[in-house]
Amino acid sequence: MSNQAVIQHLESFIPLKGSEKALFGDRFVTRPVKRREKILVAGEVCKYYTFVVEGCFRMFGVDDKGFEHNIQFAAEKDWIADIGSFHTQKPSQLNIEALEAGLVLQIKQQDLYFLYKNIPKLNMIFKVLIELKYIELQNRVLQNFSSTAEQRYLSFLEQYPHLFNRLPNTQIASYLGITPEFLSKVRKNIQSNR
Amino acid sequence: MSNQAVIQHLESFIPLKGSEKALFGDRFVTRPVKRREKILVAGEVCKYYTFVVEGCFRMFGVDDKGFEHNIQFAAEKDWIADIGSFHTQKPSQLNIEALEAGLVLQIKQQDLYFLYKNIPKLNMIFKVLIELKYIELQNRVLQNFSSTAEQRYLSFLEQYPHLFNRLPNTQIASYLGITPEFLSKVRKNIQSNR
DNA sequence: CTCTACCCTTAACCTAGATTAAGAAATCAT
DNA sequence: ATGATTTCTTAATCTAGGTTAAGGGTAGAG
Repeated sequence: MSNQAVIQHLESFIPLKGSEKALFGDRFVTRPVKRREKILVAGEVCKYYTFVVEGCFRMFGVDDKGFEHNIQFAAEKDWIADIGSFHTQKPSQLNIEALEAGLVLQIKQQDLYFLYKNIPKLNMIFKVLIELKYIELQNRVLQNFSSTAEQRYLSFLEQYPHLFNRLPNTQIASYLGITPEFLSKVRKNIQSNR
Repeated sequence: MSNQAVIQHLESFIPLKGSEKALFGDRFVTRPVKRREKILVAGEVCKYYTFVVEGCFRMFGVDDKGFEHNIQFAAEKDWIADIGSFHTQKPSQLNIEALEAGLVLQIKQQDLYFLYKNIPKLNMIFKVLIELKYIELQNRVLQNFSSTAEQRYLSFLEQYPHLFNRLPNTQIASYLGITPEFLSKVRKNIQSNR
């Protein structure tokens, strides 16, 4: 069944009883996505909490000059959503786009709340999941303040080895908060200093 | 009883039963703090999850050049901790310092886990609390990438009206990721353009 | 297979914000 | 109250990274 991948992932935190697994029913919906397809478009409500089974996604905002800024990537076994919009059901300012063709499992607010209510331990799992993301984000804020673009690029390579050879540099630049041109300069520099 | 302030705050999310409140016992410990006192020192484990009853705190990291970077403020009815260090019980790289004399309630990992276990809905409350902080942090990352220092300063004033007249500009500058000198320039500019 | 759209690089020039230094103003502890 | 410590401001100079422009490379849809 399509839920299998999510359940397996959740059970890597805490095992679930058979009766609990049964509650998932068809609340998670399988959705294949094409390359470049957007599963969230700015201006619309973020209707789904998305689990990535296969593929690679980016969440980004667009500034007043039309420049895009990546705030998160998500690949296999990762979750992605504009949490603010998802919970308030108000329009999102963000976009989520597939960088590759892939497959996701999606759940609506009502259905996720149903699961939270009937499987209390899910609250704990999702608390842990978001704590992990929070820590990541906090480190990123700190790093953006205290490191040069070169240092940030190098630690991106270290921290996300499964991502960097899968993403175009232009996407990495956007994540680091620099222009592709400057990233190119940085890369050249690193090259010549080794 | 000293827990009163925390319980009242938690009940603003979901009411607790009398038997649940009883479980809090003396697990939260009252601690008065002096101005400049650190309740977390980099290199040590973050032993407590802290609820601010009164006062104002900053959490900050120090870079290799010795510059401090504020990553979060917390005033009345807010929570503060290095979540990563608290959960792993590994040394923190961050500091938490009182900007004013105040009063906090603190709980240790073991005791918080006890409450999570025996009052399942606490997981949900703390999930919501951290989700709110996550959203805040995400907006900050996006803003740092897409706005000038002036725009960021102005939205800080809007977003934290209860904080800006309480904090020295030098602390705000550190939060915005700029030098106090440049903030001074920015403020002068705003002044003359109105 | 190929052509079109994207991606990467280089280089010249430009700007937001950093650095340094120094004086004035505000605040704190005693 | 008062000296000591912080905080704020100004101004000159400097630099990380942005902007613009242009050529060559690569990969994906048909």
